[in-house]
Amino acid sequence: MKWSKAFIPTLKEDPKEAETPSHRLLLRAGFVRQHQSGVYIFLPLGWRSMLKVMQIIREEMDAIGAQEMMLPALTSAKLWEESGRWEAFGDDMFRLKDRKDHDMALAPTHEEVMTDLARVYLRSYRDLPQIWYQMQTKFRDEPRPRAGILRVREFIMKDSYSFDATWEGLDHSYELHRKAYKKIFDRCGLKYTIVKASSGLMGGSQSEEFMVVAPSGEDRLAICEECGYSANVEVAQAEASAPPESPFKKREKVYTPDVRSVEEVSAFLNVSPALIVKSLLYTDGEKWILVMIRGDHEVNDAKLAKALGPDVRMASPDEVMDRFGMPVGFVGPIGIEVDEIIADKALKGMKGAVVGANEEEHHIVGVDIENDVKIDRFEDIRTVVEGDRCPNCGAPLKVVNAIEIGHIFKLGTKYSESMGAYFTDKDGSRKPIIMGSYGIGVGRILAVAVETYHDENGISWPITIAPYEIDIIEIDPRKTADVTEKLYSGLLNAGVDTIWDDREATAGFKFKDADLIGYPLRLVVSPRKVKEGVVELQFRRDGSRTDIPIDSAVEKIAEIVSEMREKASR
RNA sequence: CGGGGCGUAGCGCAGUUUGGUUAGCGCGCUUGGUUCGGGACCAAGAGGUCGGUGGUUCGAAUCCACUCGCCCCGACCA
Repeated sequence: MKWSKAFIPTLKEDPKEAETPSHRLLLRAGFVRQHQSGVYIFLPLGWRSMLKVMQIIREEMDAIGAQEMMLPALTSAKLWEESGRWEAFGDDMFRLKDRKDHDMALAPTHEEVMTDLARVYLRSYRDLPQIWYQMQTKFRDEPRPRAGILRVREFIMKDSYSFDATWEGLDHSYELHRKAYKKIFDRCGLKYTIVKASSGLMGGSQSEEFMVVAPSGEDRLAICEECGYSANVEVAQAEASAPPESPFKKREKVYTPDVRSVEEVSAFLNVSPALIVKSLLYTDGEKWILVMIRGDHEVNDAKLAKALGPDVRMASPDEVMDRFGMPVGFVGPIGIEVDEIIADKALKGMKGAVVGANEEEHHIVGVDIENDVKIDRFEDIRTVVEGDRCPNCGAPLKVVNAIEIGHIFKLGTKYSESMGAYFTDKDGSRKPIIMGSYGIGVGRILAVAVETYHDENGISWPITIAPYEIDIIEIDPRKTADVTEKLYSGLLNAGVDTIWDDREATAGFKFKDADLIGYPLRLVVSPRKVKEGVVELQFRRDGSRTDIPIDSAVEKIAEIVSEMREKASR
């Protein structure tokens, strides 16, 4: 491509709406443009990179025997009603009606459509296993789109679905995906972590996420630098670090006027939040449950739901006032009348704790949790925090932000049973198809690559997903056109993805654009060096440069490019 | 949904507090000339429903009401 003919609208100044590096740089470098909140246009450069990512995905999916197809984005409400997700998705689903007033949805994912296809055609164990996939636009009306293409309402996803006759078969399909995903992300040059995850709305028994650590990430990971353990904090389990020695040796009620929150109590009594116990009231509408957790910890809703059942919710301050006659800030476990008291495991054996006194303006200090409180059971109901002990090796855990780029699920029979996808097994019995589902956010790969590989001058793409592999920068197009033309066509013929900056602009201008866009290689053609019979090859990643003779330049560069492609693949 | 911020030329911004004649600046764009290894210089130009609607006023970018859109934080989320 000749740059003078290309549509590459780079911006000299930072767009004001962009704060996250990937957002700012993808806009500035002319990869994407915003159409509306959470909806983006992919410009030529951005789309080239997307296509490269998609081609890598396609090759690796095909390599495990997966078959690509294309499903509709416009789907009928009927299917979603069968699985129960017409309700479950709530406002996150884009809904519309057709002219006959039928309910439709723009699909946020495709388990239902795939299962609908499977139940018609996969009738015998002989038809199994199958892996089907597509790369297609998904629609999710996110409550808060953010950070450019990181969280959007319309995005391209590679989603695949496995259909097996046995649980061992599912394990195998899952493992195939796990390996393919590693190859895909390796080839994209990304550094990622695989973590245990929550399956959330998808359902199913087991899931893992592929995460890239980045400050702008919305997910939080507990990681152990000693043994490599890592898990999403949603599901991570770890032993809490011990609280400090309590100054309160004796149990007594103290006057704590206007002091309610953990921070206030901590400041007022001059005691660590780890020695304060929060008492939270939950209810399912009939039963009342007191949940106890350390002041420096947070309740993990997913874990709590597992312990208490899905219908239990936190009571509102008004409800607590109605039922117990006191503000939530002073609720405590001693003497309160509830149906059950459940405490987080971290409270086991705790002495000298501070709890609410069940009386306005008072707290009780010096509480021996196990002896002074009638706790019905201890459960792990908190979210892991930095400093907790690694469940594998006991080292202190770190908590870091990360971006999810892939997620693999063992769905089991959730959809096959609810939607009636059964096959006839060898012995003639009728069984539900055992399913898995596997997703990759294609645009997010671009975003995390930029998050990982950028500096103050711009992006520095892994060569495998760069919009072009090399940028020929002509210092003075009038004097070197013939040499450059030969290099350009030579590189194209050698299979090197090349753009030629033939614009009438100063050298500095071209260098700045090249830095910003982040082509991994630059070939500088200057009148001075051409006279010496050489051209200069520059590397974006480390800034190094080397002169090579014009005669062997094409051959040499093709060699370097192919090495770099290999290296990105590891 | 709660909190905060923003909307003026293609982009980035000033002007709004305290209403006043022709709405400015930088970049970009057009034409001509000079330059040519890190976002060149000179000259001449073009480009605006001041997000929208309604109101107050002799007069509104500026004041008032309503409204639309965008960003950030939180809640939420696969």
